[in-house]
Amino acid sequence: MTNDPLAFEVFNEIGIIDQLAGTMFASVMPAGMTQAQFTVLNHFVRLGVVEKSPADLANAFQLTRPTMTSTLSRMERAGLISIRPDPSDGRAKLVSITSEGREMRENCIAALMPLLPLINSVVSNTDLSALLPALRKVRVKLDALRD
Amino acid sequence: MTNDPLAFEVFNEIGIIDQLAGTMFASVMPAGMTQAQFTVLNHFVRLGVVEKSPADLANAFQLTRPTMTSTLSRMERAGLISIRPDPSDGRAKLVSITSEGREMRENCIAALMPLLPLINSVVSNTDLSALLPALRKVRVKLDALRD
DNA sequence: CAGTTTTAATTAGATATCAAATTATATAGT
DNA sequence: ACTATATAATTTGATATCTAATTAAAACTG
Repeated sequence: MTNDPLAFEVFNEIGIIDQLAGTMFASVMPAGMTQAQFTVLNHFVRLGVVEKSPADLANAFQLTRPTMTSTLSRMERAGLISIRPDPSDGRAKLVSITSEGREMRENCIAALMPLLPLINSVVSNTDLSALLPALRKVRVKLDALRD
Repeated sequence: MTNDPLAFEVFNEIGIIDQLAGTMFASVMPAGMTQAQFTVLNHFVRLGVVEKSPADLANAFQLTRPTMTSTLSRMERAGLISIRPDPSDGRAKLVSITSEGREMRENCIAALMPLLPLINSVVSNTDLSALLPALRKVRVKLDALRD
């Protein structure tokens, strides 16, 4: 039926899975939390980042600066992060996670955990294990392509 | 490094690939065209659909009705689709593709084609072939989970 | 058949995302 | 030093997406 080039079919499947996974993710998140915001919190905690500029964060997630400005200002209003001027560069700012932010991230992680048995009930870890390196390979190559 | 559950790592890779692919897609689309709109046009042409209600389209893409309302009204304004009342149901409407819509879809396909050699230059069809059935399996299982 | 419930579409208000334009500060080049 | 260029962040205005609430019509139900 689908007579599309192989690459397009693969990307199509990936898009659908991403949508399904995103819906599952959103359905368990604490009220007001989004994937974009969780990603920022997770970045600070997992990588042990203390302070980072909005531009660096935008680069890390491969998002535009206006997108980061938008997400960060919302997160600051919610008390999840703190933003201060960069003393060494009058144009820049420095973002850090607050204790409320850490707490929120813990809550998110806890909320996500119950999804695991659900996912594992339909997709085996064997299948996931096989998929991971193959996807990584594609991601790395595709990533290297953007320039 | 990443000490996340396997499933989360897989979904993370999938999310990144989807983002990269989406950026490539958007970069070649004709002005004003989006993935959402292309998906609607493609649906009509590929499946030979003549008329379909907004609710059916929303179901087909697993989007909410308000989302379809929004996308469809933009597409109608752009002349890509036509919307008429359903004569057999006073609540419903019927959507069909216009000749401009078909032409736009052709242009999109033509614009996408040059991406193929680029993708194939970094990811072999062998790898893609292996990935496709594995992804399909996950997608189908995950899809069955939503209820 | 009257009243309740369901369904189709929309409106309202939110977040995420982008490109283009703006503002302010740094850096480079002559 | 002065000018030109580059960079950080933001503002503006757009599309896609969601949930919740609204309106209208259809389909039940007793």
